[in-house]
Amino acid sequence: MSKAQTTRSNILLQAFGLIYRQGYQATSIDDIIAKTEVTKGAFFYHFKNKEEMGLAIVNEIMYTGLIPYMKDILDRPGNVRVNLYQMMENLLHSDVFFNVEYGCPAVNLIDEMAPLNKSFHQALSRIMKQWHEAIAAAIVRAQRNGQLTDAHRPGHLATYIIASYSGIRNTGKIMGKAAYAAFLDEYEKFLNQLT
Amino acid sequence: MSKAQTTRSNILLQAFGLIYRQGYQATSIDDIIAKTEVTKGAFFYHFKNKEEMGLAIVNEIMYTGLIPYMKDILDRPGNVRVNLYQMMENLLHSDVFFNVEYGCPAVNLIDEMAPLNKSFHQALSRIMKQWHEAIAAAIVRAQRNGQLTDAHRPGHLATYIIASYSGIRNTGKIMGKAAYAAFLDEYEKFLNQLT
DNA sequence: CGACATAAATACCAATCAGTATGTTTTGCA
DNA sequence: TGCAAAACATACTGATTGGTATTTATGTCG
Repeated sequence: MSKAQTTRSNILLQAFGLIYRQGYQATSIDDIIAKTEVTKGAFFYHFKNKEEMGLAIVNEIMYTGLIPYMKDILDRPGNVRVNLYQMMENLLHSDVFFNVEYGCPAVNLIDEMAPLNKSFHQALSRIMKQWHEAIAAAIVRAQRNGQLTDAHRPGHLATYIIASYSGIRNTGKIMGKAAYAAFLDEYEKFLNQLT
Repeated sequence: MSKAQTTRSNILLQAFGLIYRQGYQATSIDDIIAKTEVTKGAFFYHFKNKEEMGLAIVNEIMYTGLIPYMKDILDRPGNVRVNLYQMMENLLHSDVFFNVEYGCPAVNLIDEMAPLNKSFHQALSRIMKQWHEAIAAAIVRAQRNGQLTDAHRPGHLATYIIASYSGIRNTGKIMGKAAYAAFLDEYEKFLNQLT
């Protein structure tokens, strides 16, 4: 990686961390260049404006960072229920990107920016769509091989599971880590009694 | 209500609307006084600072406004499943406070402010705690009168339901109203197969 | 009326914001 | 080695931020 590329990805990574903790709008460019120890000239050389940097974070860090947690686990052979549970547990316990009190970076950004900014909406929508499709596809496969009946519409079930994930990340900000345990307990029961 | 009280509650109501749509930090005091057509002097006569106003919104508008959607429905006699479903449907379809693209005011504020500000955390925690207790109590009653077995821990189930609500409000910002329908479909099935 | 608190209006402030203008250094390559 | 372009640095700008100081109006009670 060239020096310029290093600078760019360093900015993105540090900005990602700050935005994760403070929110997008509450994180100033001055915050970012202070943390990165890069000057404003360098920042605006690499990004046209703050929004372009924000979108780069979504597309280059969040999108690529989340794929392993989404698709990869679901593509494993074996029981869907096990895979769907593993997916959830990995997401909740990954301590690279995730922290109970600060929630999920992607969910946070949806909450803050989706209603305000069309470009953010679109970029975040792409992530959610990928995830939704991956879950629905796994359910369809399970229905085909007899692990599940067709009592549930795959798309609906996928929406329900995604919603429950987004929600526990939010609830966790208030109730702390105990909420994760309670949630996983019920989520497991939910999966097991799926017909 | 005296004239001064009218001014105060007018500020709170308009500020609530702006914060709902733009977020707390993104809503400036100048925004609020412009919308309210009240001067800065009046604003700072009624509130020590922006935070005090924000907390007043949580305690006086959100808290009191949400109670009917939480406790009242759950206290109705009859089937818990029906009550839990009604509670959710009412919350999702109330168009006084709620809008698909802007989510839930309380959930939004948790997402934005709970990690940043202890006072907000505390005030919002109070709302969630009340709700959690009301759901758990309804489940305990249902277990006592035989509508439910004790296969589920009431507190865990309450957490799970709250999380799913918070989540669908977030997911709805991206996927739109169709997500609500898909969610309610699955939520109903979830309630019906609870033992 | 007169006195005094309540309520609200006006003008201002230092700090911070995203972004720019203009310069200097570093790098790749002929 | 020379030199253009890429990469970065510095200093600044106008707008906006939350908040204050000071002044003015309004209501109320003796």
